[in-house]
Amino acid sequence: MSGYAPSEAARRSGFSLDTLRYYEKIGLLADVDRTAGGQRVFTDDDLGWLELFRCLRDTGMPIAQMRRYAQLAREGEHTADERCELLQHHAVRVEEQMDLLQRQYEHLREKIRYYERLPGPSSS
Amino acid sequence: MSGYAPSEAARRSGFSLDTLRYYEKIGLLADVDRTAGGQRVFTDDDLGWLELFRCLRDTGMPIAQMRRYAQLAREGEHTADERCELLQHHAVRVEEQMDLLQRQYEHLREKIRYYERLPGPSSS
DNA sequence: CTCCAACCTGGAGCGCGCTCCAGGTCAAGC
DNA sequence: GCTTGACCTGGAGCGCGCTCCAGGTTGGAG
Repeated sequence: MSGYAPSEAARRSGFSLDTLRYYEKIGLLADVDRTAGGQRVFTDDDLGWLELFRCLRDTGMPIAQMRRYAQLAREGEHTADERCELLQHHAVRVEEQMDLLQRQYEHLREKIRYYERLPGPSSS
Repeated sequence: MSGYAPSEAARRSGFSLDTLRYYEKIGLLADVDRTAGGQRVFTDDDLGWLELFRCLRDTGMPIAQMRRYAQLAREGEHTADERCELLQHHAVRVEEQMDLLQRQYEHLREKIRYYERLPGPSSS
């Protein structure tokens, strides 16, 4: 109970098969287990990583940085500090991103209000 | 007073010269005024458009959709409804985007808290 | 009048993050 | 044992939004 076929891993993670293979190829996902015949078998641990990658990706972290994080994690406990700093640094970027998005969203709403104040074509 | 050289327009809008030319080339920015010699002269109106484009771009609207909006605006008042719908539709996307960003930001913070609870290397 | 920085054009190139493809292999069900 | 659908590989291709380039023109300062 913790061995998933590629299609199942794709379903659970929300990434496409191609993306899963791509992530392994570029060294984001460390060597995934294989059957005797060479087909991938994803573990719960792999799925955990994928969940993290989704979080980081959705918040705009570049792949190169995710890879750095993953490599540090593989190097062991002594990189915990650096990993933490990396995430903290990223969190600041995300905050800036949220601020900007919020501000521009308000501009957008203002623009929409302008249109909504115009008399509509079907106003009697 | 309301005629800006390309470099000045770039400075004011925050877009690069190349991007301004690109936006005109693809029909986002409608034909910009020129001097007798062919050099661009941006108006306050152009700068207004650029401000809108920045808002839409920062909120993730694809260029194709911005171009559609700009073209509708050029077609006249009778497209106001469609333009408004386009912006409203976009606003919904932006709200979704903000929700997702917020959720993932919280995951990120949680992850960071995990690291911060670890004993640091210099803890006495 | 001369100079030179700013500008022009068309078109090629790039960085990112996948996505698709051909040609072959694996393995579960009948 | 055979079939068939899921899987494998390396590598090419794509869509987006710029960005850069070569080679030439413009136009304000001195």
